[in-house]
Amino acid sequence: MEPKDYELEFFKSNGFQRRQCSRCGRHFWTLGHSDTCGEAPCVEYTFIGNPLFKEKLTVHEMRESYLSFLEREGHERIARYPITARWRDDVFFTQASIYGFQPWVIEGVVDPPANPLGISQTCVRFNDIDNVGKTGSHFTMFEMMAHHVFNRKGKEIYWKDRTTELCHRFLTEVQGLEPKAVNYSEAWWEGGGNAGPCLEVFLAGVEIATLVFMEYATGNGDPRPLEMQVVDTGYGLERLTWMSQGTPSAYEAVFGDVLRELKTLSGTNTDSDTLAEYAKVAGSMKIETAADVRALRAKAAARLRIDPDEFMKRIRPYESMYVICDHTRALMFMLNDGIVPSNVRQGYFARLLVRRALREMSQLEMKSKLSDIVAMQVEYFSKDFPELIENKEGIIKLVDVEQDKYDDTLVKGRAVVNRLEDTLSEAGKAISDEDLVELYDSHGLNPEVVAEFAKGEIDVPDDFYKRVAAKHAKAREEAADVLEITLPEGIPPTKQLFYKDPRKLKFRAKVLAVVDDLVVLDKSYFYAESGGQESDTGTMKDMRVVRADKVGNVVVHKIEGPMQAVVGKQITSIVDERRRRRLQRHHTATHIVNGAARAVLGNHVWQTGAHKSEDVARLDITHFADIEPDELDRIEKLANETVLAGIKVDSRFMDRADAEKRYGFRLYQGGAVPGKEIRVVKIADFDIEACGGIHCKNTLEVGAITIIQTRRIQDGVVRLEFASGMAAVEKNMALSRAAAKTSSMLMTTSDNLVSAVARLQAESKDRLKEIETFRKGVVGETVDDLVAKAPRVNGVAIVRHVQSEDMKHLVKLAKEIIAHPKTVAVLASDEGGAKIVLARSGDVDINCRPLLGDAMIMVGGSGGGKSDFAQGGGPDTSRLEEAVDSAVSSIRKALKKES
RNA sequence: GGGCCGAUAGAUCAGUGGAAGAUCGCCUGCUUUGCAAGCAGGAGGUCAGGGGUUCAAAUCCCCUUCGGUCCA
Repeated sequence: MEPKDYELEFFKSNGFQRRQCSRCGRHFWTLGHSDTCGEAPCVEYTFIGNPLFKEKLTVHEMRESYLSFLEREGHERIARYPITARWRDDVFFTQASIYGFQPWVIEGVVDPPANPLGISQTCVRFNDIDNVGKTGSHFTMFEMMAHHVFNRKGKEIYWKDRTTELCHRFLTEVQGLEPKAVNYSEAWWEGGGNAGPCLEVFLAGVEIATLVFMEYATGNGDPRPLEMQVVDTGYGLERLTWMSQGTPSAYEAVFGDVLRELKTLSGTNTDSDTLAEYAKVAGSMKIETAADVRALRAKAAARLRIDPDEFMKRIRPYESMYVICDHTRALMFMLNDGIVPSNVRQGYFARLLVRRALREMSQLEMKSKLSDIVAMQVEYFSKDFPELIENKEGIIKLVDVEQDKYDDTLVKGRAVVNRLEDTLSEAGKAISDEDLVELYDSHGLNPEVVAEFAKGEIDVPDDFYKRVAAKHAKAREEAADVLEITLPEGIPPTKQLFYKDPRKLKFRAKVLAVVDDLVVLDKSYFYAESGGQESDTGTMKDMRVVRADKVGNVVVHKIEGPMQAVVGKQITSIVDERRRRRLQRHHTATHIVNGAARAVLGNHVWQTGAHKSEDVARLDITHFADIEPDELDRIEKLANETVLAGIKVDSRFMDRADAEKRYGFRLYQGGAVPGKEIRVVKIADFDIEACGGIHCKNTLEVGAITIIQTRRIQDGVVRLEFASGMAAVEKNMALSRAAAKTSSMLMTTSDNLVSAVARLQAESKDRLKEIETFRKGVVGETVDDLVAKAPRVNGVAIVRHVQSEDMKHLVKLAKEIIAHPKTVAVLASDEGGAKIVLARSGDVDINCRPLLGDAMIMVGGSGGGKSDFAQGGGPDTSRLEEAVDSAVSSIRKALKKES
């Protein structure tokens, strides 16, 4: 971070001065005379009740004002990227406008969709979720407006000066801000392996924008200059809107209409003074723990000279409503963009939002359903995001399903808390801090809910969530299983010709490089594994090509056997046709099944994963429940009808913006594909996806689609396994042969197979029952005999019986015997080792356990049990009789002693 | 991706190595004009699956599958 990084021509020629903040010591550039940097806590908010812009704008107007300004200044406006970052495996969500261009555009692998460009990107961040509603300015979901420039060497567009100028002119010329009011603070930005100087733009206590100049790579060692210099700006739409309106909190400015309805629903009136003070104090404090929040509230109460409890009473309903507004908006976008609530990954965050929002609703004692509020948000935001209306039904369904799930959790939770309390109170204990953590961690019951369910008092420790976090702090390993290939420098991208001519399989190409068992050609018809489609195989001269992979834009062919390729020479290759055809059918079939599933199940269905091999394909889709048998039937039928309709499969490269405008985000089923040009695979209006795979030309070529099975692979995700073409025929052949064979074994026909098996099952169950009853009958008959014939000592019958039986039946027999008064049973068996059961009826006073012990030693084992029923065994069956005799004589002795 | 909790009758769950249970529901009978209730009797179990320890496993250990939940 060097001072010269910030000495812009723009600042100099416009009379900006470099000053230092008297409180935090940071340097900043300004036209004004302020001696503080302009960020809270160095200054307090000054715009509340006193807007600094010339007009009060809604979020819709502010966004339009910004983007149209950029358009006038030569930027192309592009559509937002989805909120779930499907194209990246390092993050779940789009957290900044630049995310849509990482990593490929920044790495120079693909061209940006426009350059320079303007965007308003929907983002979510969960790190500050606890502050939402409390600080007046935190959101889980927000829009980051931005202008981005990607400067390649020799093709520079603009850099620091024009960037800063645009920012300044937007604030002053467009929004009518007094030029002296804004400060540009010097700072350093680092993230995602990149770094560079940045200017933080402060206004009346708030950071409203950051202008980042990415020019270094920071991975291992000293920063190195980047190939491409990137202007990465970020303007907070919500904050700018708030500034323009000067409302007590940002939520009041952003959620205008929705908030008004909520106030009506919950019967709350606006108390501007209290809110304004609260917001001002909140802006000047760092809020990290529950204790910080308490301090914040105490400070605000003190400034208003009212009792903290009274202050809480006034403020609490607002906090709840703000949370509800924020969470429902975030939820709406997440569900719209293809997230289904779940217990893992992205879906978990949607669940979190639902549960937190519901909790706040119960705070307010609101009776409406959560989906009612989400529906209001859809109406309010659909002006700018028409897709919300299109998906409204699906979004509401998902929210309702999720609310039902939480209701279930609560019903179960209440039972868990009651049982726990009962068990604890027997031991004279109450619910402890550890119990609270456990209830939350394992049963999803936060302390407030537990307190509501519990009969006793619940004290929540201040560091509750810290304790929960501590339980999860243990080592976290991540298995990186990446194929590391280092190619020689300067290898040009492989020309991938299969798009041009998917029929061509035999070709000659020049060998550019040979690395170990890998060959790089100047052009190739081999499809490298991607988009879940396995790679082609084939031959190269006499060598076997076992797979092809893409490293950047270069296709590497993996060879088995001795290397015959010579760098610089031409070589002939042939792609395995049978495999190619099967993979291609499975890929087109996957699109058809995806379209069919969406048509049958609803618009919330998105692909979350797919794999196509020679014999089988699988498709994972988002769905909130198991697929019902009749739904499966409809999907399979619709898929095959689509195949038979003989629809042209239209695969072509299109301008990205054009494609998005025409087909929307639905395109990005397999993940967003950045770049100016994208390849669109279109099956009429049935299914349209951005996809790089090899496809059939017509759905008829798919032949047939057989769905083999479906199963829920996690909450919110269902996997469909299917086969198409010959693979489907083979699957069906195998199935019908198996059915035929089974039928003939059961001497029935395939049609009656199911009922025949059902009957067989019922019969075998009946047989088992019969055997049980029969055995019982035999025992019943003999027991009377056995007791009657048994020798008596002091009037107690000693029944001695040795037979080959398993332990279970020995025990049953003993039970029958000792049901008679004045009996002792000594039963033994040699099945699977020596076993002895020694039992007495309730009216005989001997202790069976020690009596059995001696006998057990003889058979080399041990035993135990209760005083009236002991059992044991040992490996040595040869001494079983002897052991039984010994037990009987011990019993005799014991009985005699008793008298 | 990781941690924790869990899987026993149709449902909800007890069951701490030695005899598989409770409550509700279901069936039959009695009672009742009928219903609800009551009384009496009955059916219903691969203790998720697989391995191991043990004389003995629903119970202890390991693996697998599935569910719940929290965290990233």
